[in-house]
Formats: sequence, C-alpha cells, structure tokens
Amino acid sequence: MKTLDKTYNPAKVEPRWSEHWIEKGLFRADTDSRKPVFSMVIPPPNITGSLHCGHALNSTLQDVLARYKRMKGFNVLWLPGIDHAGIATQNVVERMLAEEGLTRERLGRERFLERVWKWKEESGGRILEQLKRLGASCDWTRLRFTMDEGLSRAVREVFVRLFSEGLIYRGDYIINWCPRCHTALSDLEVQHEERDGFLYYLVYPLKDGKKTRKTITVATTRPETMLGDTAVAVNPSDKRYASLIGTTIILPLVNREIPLIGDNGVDMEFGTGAVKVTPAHDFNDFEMARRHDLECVRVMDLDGRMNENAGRFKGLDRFRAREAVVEALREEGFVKKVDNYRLLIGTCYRCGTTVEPTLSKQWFVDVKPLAEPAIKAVEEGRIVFIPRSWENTYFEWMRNIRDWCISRQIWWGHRIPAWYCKRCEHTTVATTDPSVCEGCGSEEIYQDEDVLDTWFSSALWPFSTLGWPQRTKDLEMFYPTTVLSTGFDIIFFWVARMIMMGLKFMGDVPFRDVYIHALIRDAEGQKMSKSRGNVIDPLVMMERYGTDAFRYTLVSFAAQGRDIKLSEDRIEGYRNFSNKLWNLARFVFMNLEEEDLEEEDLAEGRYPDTSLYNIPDRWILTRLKRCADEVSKGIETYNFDESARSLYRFIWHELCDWYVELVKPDIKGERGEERRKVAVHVLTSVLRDTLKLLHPFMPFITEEIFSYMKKRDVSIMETGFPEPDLIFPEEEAEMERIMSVVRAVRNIRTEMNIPHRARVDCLCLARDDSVRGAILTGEAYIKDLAGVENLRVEASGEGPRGSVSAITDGVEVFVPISGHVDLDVEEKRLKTALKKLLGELSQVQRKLANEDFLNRAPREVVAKEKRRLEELLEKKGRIETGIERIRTVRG
RNA sequence: GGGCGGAUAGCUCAGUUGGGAGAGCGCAGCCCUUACAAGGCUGAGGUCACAGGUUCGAUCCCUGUUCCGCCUACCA
Repeated sequence: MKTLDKTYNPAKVEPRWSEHWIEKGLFRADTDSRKPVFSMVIPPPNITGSLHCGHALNSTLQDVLARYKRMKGFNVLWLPGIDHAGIATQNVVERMLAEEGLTRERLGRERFLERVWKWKEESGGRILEQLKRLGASCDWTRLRFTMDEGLSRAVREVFVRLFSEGLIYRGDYIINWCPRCHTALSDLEVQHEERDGFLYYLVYPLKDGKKTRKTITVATTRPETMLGDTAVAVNPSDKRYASLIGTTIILPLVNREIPLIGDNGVDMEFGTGAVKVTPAHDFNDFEMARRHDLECVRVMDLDGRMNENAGRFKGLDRFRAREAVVEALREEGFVKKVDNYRLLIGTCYRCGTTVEPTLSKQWFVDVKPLAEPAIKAVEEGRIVFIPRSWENTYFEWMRNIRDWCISRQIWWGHRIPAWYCKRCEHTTVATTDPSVCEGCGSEEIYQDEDVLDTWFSSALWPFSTLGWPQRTKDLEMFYPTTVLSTGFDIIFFWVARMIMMGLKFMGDVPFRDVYIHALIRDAEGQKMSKSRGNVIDPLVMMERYGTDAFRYTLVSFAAQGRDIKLSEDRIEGYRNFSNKLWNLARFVFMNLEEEDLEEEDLAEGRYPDTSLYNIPDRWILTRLKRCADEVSKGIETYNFDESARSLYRFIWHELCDWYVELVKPDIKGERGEERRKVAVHVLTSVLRDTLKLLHPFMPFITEEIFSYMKKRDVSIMETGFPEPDLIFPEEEAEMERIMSVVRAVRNIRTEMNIPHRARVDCLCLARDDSVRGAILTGEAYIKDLAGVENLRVEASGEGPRGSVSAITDGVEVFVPISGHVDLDVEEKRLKTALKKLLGELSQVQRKLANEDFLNRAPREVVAKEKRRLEELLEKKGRIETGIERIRTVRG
C-alpha cells in the first residue's frame, strides 16, 4: 500500500477529483430512475458575479444535501444556472464601451446586444468554474441561463397569459427612477440610507390673504420639488387649519394658484402640520393627488435635471436646483427656518445614485391576486421556512404587497412582447412576434422598447429550467423541487415571486422547504463589502487551506438564526482537522500487512463476527453509530453545524485520541495474530464509514483516502451512506470508566511531575463490583495509556504510604510516588478538590432537604440526586482521609 | 413607527420534552512518545446582559429594561 505524505496537500488532490466526478457523470440526475427524487435548483448567480462567501456558504450547504441524499439512495437533481442580471451586465458592457469612447446609443440596440453576448461568451459565468472548484455536485449537463431560448419562451408565455387575464397592465404611475441607470426600478431595488439633511420651512401666501398677509407654512426636505407643487394638504381635523380648507394658495416663485386640501393622511404632529403636495415626484403625494384629482407637474427630466416646468431653474441638476430654489425663496422671504434633519433617501441598488420618484408610463403586475394563494401555501404548511421565523417576514411583505413595476428602460433582457399600432393605438401582446396589429390588421406596428425586470424571469426558475411550457419528463419528475436554499435578502425579490408564479402556472408550490441560511460577516461582525475592503475571498481561502477545510468552516458556523463571523483562524483549525484525518489514514495504511490487502477490498469490508470484538472495538463501534445518527439527523433538520461538530469530536477525540491509541499494540501484532486481524478489520471499517459520513462535508479528502482503500473503480459517493446498527451500551459505559481511570493517573503524573518515561504503580479502590470489573478488563489499556507498571484493584483499603490520590466517580486512584511526595503540593491539590466538591455537595443537599422537591420532582430525578449525594459523600470521605494522612505523616 | 434576531470562558460560538454549564481558538505547564508539532498530555478560566414572574427547580418558559445588529415603513 502506498505511503501517504506526512501532511495533506489539497492543491495536489482537489482539481483531479472535480474533473473526475464530472467526467464520470456522477452528478447526473436520471429520468429513468425509480429511486425517490430529491431536487433543488441553485439560486442562479449573476453572470457578472464571482464567488463570494455567501455563494460559497449556500453552495456548500446545498452540496452537503445533494451528496448526502445521493448516498442515501435518492435520485438527486441539483440544477445549476446563471442569471442575465440586466442592469448589472449592461453597466459592465457600457463601461467597456466607454473605454473605447463609445456609447450604447451610438452603437445601436442590435450591435450593443451582440457585444453583450460576446462578453457573455468570453468572460461571463466565471462563477460556474468557481462553483466546480468548491466541489458543487450540480448536474452540469443541465446548466441553464435565464436568456436561453427555452427560458425566454417561458417568460413570454407567462407575460402573455398574465396580460390576457388583466394581471399585467401598462399605465402612468409614479415609479422609482434611477437617473444614472436610466431605468425604472421596483420598490425592492431601492435601498434606503439614512443621511444628514435639512428640514426647510417654507412660507406659502394665501390668495385672499393678500391684504391680511395671511400665509401657511409647510415643511419639506426637498424644496426643489416645490416647483411642481399642485396643492397643500392639512389634516381635516386639525383645528389650526380646518377653516382654511378650500382656499387658494399662491405658489411662490411659480405664482401658480394651488388649492389647500384636507387629507387624513397628513400627520398633524409633524412639522407645521401642513404639507406641500408634489404628485409627480413623491409616492405619497401621488396617492393624494389621485384621491383629490390633482394635477401632476413633472419638474425634472430623466437625467435628474430640472425641465421646462421649472422655469428659470431649467437645466440645473436636482441638487444644484435645491440650493438655487432655496436661495431664491430666501431672497423673497419665503423661508421661515431650516432645521438639521436625519432623513431616509432611496438609492439605486446597482449604482447607489439617489433615485428620483417620477411619474412615468410603465408595465406592472397586479400582484395581489397572485399573492393570496402564495400566502395560503405557507399558512397551510405546504411550504415551510427554516428557520420558521422567516415566515413572519414573508407574510408581512406579502400581505402588504404593492404592484410590481416590471419594465426596465435598458436593452439587455427579455424584451416586452407588446406591439403598438400607429393606426389604431391597439396593443398586441403575443408569444410569437406578430406582423400585423391584432386590432386593425395594420402592418404599422412597433415593439415596446423596454425589457423586463430580471427577477421576472428568475421567478419562473424552478419550472422554466425544467422545460416549461413544454411538459417534459424533467418537469414531471423534479417539480416541485424538494428544497430551496437561499439568503434572507432575496425572500421578497425571489422566493415570494417563485411561490406566486409556481402556484399560478404549475398549480403547485415550487419547493417544499425553504432553508434560509446565515449572513456572512467579517471577524468584527461587519458586513463584507468591497468599499470596506474587508472581503474574504473564498478562492484565496480554498487555495490557502484547502477546499474541504473552508467548506467545513462554513458548515460548522451554519447554526440557524445567527450571522456568521468568519475568521481565518477557524479555517486554519479545520485545515488541521483535515490533516488529522489524513494522518489517521496514513497510520492505518502504514500498518497494514500484505495479506490484509489481499484478503478483501477495504472499501467494502464487512464487520467480522461480533463475538471477536473486545471492549474498545465495541466502544468505538457504538460511538460510530451514535455519530452517524447525529450526522444524519443534523443534515435532515438543517442543523448542519451539529453534524459537523459531531464528526469532529468523533474523529479527533474518540477515534484518534482513544481508539487508535488503544489498538496500537494490537495492530503491531503484540497481542497475537487473531487479535491483530480483528483490530485491523475494525479500524479499517470504522475509517471507511467515517470517510463516508464525512464525504458530504469534505468531498475531496474523503474521496482521496477512499481511493487507496478500494479495488474496483468506484467513487465513495456511490457506496451508500453508513447506517451502522451495532450498539453496545454496556461496553460503552465500561470504556468510559477505563478512560476516566487513565485520565486520573495522567493527571497525577502531570501534577507530580513524573517523567514521561517513568512507569508507576497504581491502586484503584472501588466498592462497586461492576466498576472493579470494568477496570480489570481494561487493565492492559490502563497500563498502556497511563504508563502503569502494576495495577491493583480492590474493594476497599488504604492507599499505600507516599502515594497520591485522585477521585473519579466511584473510583479512588492511588499512585505511589517514588522518592518523597511533596506534601505541600499534595495537600493543596486535595484541598482544592475538597473545596470544589463541597460546593457541589451543598447544592445537592439543599435540594434533597427540600420537601417540595422530594414530593413534586419526577422520581428518576430524585433518585439520581440521591445517588449523586452518596457518590459525593464517598468522595468527600476519601479526600478527607487523604488530608488526614498527610497530617499524620507530618506528625 | 412596526417586526425579527442576538447578549453564555479573553475571542468566536454550541447548548429543547426546565433537573449536575460545553467546543474551537487563545493562554499556562510538560512532552520532538515511529500517524500527525497543522501534534500529544495536563490545566486555569463562566453571579449564562440586568430586574421581576411562573416552578420543588430557570442559561432554557413569561414580562419588563439596557445594549448591539438586521429587515421593513407614505412624518413630508
């Protein structure tokens, strides 16, 4: 057998396996399979993106699920893909054009789109390679892209059907406009930021107050929009102003006459209780204008500059205009005062520019009718969020949902399938490009210039990727998908919309479980961002510590409902863990004899006759079984961190720290050939099962080690997930007893500074027969692991002169010290132990003295406490004898 | 304004039918013991944020407070 390198070198191992798995088609879903189905679609990353920690976490968790389910015998589909990311991609390509001194307008739509496709072919989707590097076991043969022909057909189909049902409409409404990206944005695409600003108090004169110089003062954070004011509103129940409702105001600078209206939406407490109304540039005001049938006056153009309605301010950028307008108002005495004020401003999530609410003609989805069944699906538990608490967030948004603006004034995306007629003004909406107007048959039709929100196509992802609107085998087999794993930040953007669309067009939920993973932050708890410069690059981490170690770190941190503070130290720790595993394998392989290898395939070996097992064998097999149960349970309940913790403890602190040490003499043949064979067998079998348990988390190293154990060409992922059933609770307990004696002797050795090589004698006093039995059966192990020469076990008696003692549950361990014992050190040891013990003792005694406790607590609990009291009292007695003994020696 | 989450060892975090507080890193001491120094052994370190309540018993359940995050909202 090959000798492994002394340290594990992931860089040498990982790329080979990534390729191998894909070449062999191990990730392919099978439409002819009769196995139970497990399916997921990947949240499609942006085509412009590159792998960040969030992707890495989410993909790792999905990969754990996929690999686990595959090994458990499921027909697994994990469908990968990417998103065309309309605005982001267009920005990227426009930036490239700018470097050539070009603009998209000069290039023209068609040639611009050619450039985007070319860019896509050359440098788009880099992230897919990075996902492969991470080990993501997606079915790469089914890779999808939102702009693919098939998916585009799905988009059109959906648009046409919603339009025909009146759920998609076009109209003039106020929307969020990004003056930089030159497009409308949905509410969700606007990010709110708190900034310092001012609250301006503007004085508006009343028309019939000319003689009396009557005025009304309004408060605003955006004085420049006053040019577009078409009313002033007050609350009708506001006594200060109620009598003025219906009067006319002269708008300063503009000299337009505007009405003073009453509206319940006005907050009497805020500012002066009077608010200016600018319907064309404020959502609130727009609503109010509709209620009161007010005029809408736009005062800005699409670049965010003042337009002709702004009179002398025309051409000024909106922020310059603010200063200019305030200045002008001030000169004429219309500014009463200016307060400092924290305000929330909306910014474009793509470029950060302050968005401008603007009246505009756009396409919308009437979402309410779609939202109702989507709410119900979650209420009725047909879809379950994990953690459950996210359902509140979902409900909150869905119940207050507003119409979705889906048209974007960009070129890269699915063009809106609507044609307008120059003759009759009819709008033709069709799945295939029409040549004549549906209404009048005229050929003079032209297509809408706009494209759809990228999220529109993403909403169809779970079924469009499976072939819809065609009724494919994939669709039939894999829809609804089993799980969706994603971040909370796109619950509204994506999850909710998929649920609505899935229910609408497939008549069924798109997935059963929605697992919401944590958000990754840096070590200080800051959100990672390029501008902060605190981004941890997953690729660098994989390079530096190995993909498996990086994956394991993410999984270990993935506790539900808590953010992840990622730190490099932790990754290093798991790098060490992978090295530990590597060396475990190295040890095993080093000690195999030729015949062990010839006799059978280590990768498939069965456990031998259980009657041949000794205590350590039975103990480790029991521990393995418990670990396997915990791993499965953790994955199935999305408590991935628990699985990871359990495996870590088992491999390092049970298998390596104890079992390997226990069987070393066996493996080396010191206890006979038969025993050697059994030990080898158990050790290799446990190693093999451990590798399998670990494989979903650490696919590379496990496959690598496994490859040395197998005779035929098989991947570890094809060998099934271990479900061991051997369990020996008695030996498990006995072993614990033996281990605690070993620990006790080691403790004494350390505290007494006994040289490492020196052997010591040991006397164990234990009243309980079974405890003595356990110690006696473990004699050889205690001698080995604690460096004991002679071991005596007695029911009762005295510790030998000049010996030091340690007390563990039910056992008192004495170690005679050659030369003389440092009495002071020993006394101090005993006294500290006594002090600690007395604390525990008084707790227990207090409990047992409490009648209510005795009467009301469950019997088992009371019995347990009583047993504990006895143990503690016994311990106490022994420690006190020890202290007494020291006193007598001192004389 | 509404909602959600967090506060446990120096740091990062686990801890559910409520019943003797855990891990990793870091720290201290000893050890290059033939799988592993990316290692081994041993150890120190915690009024479980604060105040009440329920209970025989609370880190855990309930109420309130403080601090820190996040999401959401039409106080201009």
